[in-house]
Amino acid sequence: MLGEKGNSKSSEMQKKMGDFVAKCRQNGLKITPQRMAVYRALLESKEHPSAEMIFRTVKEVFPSVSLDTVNRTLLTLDEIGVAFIVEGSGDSKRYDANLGDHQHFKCVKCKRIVDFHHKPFDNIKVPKSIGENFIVLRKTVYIEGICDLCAKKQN
Amino acid sequence: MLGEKGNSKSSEMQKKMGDFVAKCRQNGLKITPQRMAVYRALLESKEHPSAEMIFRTVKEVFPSVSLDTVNRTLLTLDEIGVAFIVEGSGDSKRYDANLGDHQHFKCVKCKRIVDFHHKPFDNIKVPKSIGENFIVLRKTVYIEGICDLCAKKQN
DNA sequence: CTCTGTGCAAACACTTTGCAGCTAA
DNA sequence: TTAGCTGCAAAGTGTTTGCACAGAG
Repeated sequence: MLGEKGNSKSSEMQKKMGDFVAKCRQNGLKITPQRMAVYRALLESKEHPSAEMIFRTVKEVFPSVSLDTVNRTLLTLDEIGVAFIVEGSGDSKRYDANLGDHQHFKCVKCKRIVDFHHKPFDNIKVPKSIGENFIVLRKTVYIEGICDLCAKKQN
Repeated sequence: MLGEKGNSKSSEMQKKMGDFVAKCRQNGLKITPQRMAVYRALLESKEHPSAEMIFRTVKEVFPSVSLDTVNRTLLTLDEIGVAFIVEGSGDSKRYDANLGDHQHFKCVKCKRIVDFHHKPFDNIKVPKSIGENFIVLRKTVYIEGICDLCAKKQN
């Protein structure tokens, strides 16, 4: 762990941490050791960790850190744009009985999910790296943004 | 509502309900009015409803239905493959600090999320219908399936 | 008649919120 | 010094589970 400090990956890490500090300052956020540790843990993980996973990692360095802090910090990271939520919106499950080809647009404001069907998206080819090793059950193009209704309500 | 029974949409609905009954029989599931009502409500909704939304709809016809039944039924629909979950895996939030272009493969068994980067997916074009009306913040190709590790564990 | 499905209530998991003391700037 | 941050505990939200009765096959 400590031995990794000098390698090439580390300098990249240093840069990212530096950028993060700058981004925090830009947003009027204080540079706390917990914040740094959470961000570092997220950067170092290749597994798209949950708050719980980050919590466990950070705890090794900061035994006194609380899960709440990790949760709050992660939400903050999302807000200032240095990280984002890739799964588990936190909202309730949403179902679809339309088995035909179609894609989804989701409004990040009102959570509305709008179907659309763009033929070129129906047969996207799975790259070899995935197709050869994994069993593909479903593939789709997923678009996130702000819908017309929410955009109108100013903002 | 009742007036819609005779139109062209209705015959399509009839067919789908019939297919559903067949699918239930195939899977040894009983044909209960609640089950039918939940499936019908899901078919009729264009909004990718949550269990709560379906619950409210079904309640109009079946005031005595419980939310649990709706939840259980929806999970069953997913299992027998007549519907699926489009959002809100139910699992906890997952974060990503990698802002560069990349895509995700998610294993439906172990929930592992694997990154991959397939250049052609970096610049997928948003169809006009979406681009003209909505503000696009993020677009990605999302693949679901079973990962190598889970596939090995037989099944 | 039998066994699955339903409704109710309790249990859960994860997240969010309120507050007092702490700490970076 | 003083905002903002943290840790703790409590409250919320959505989902799952256990059980007895009801109803489909």
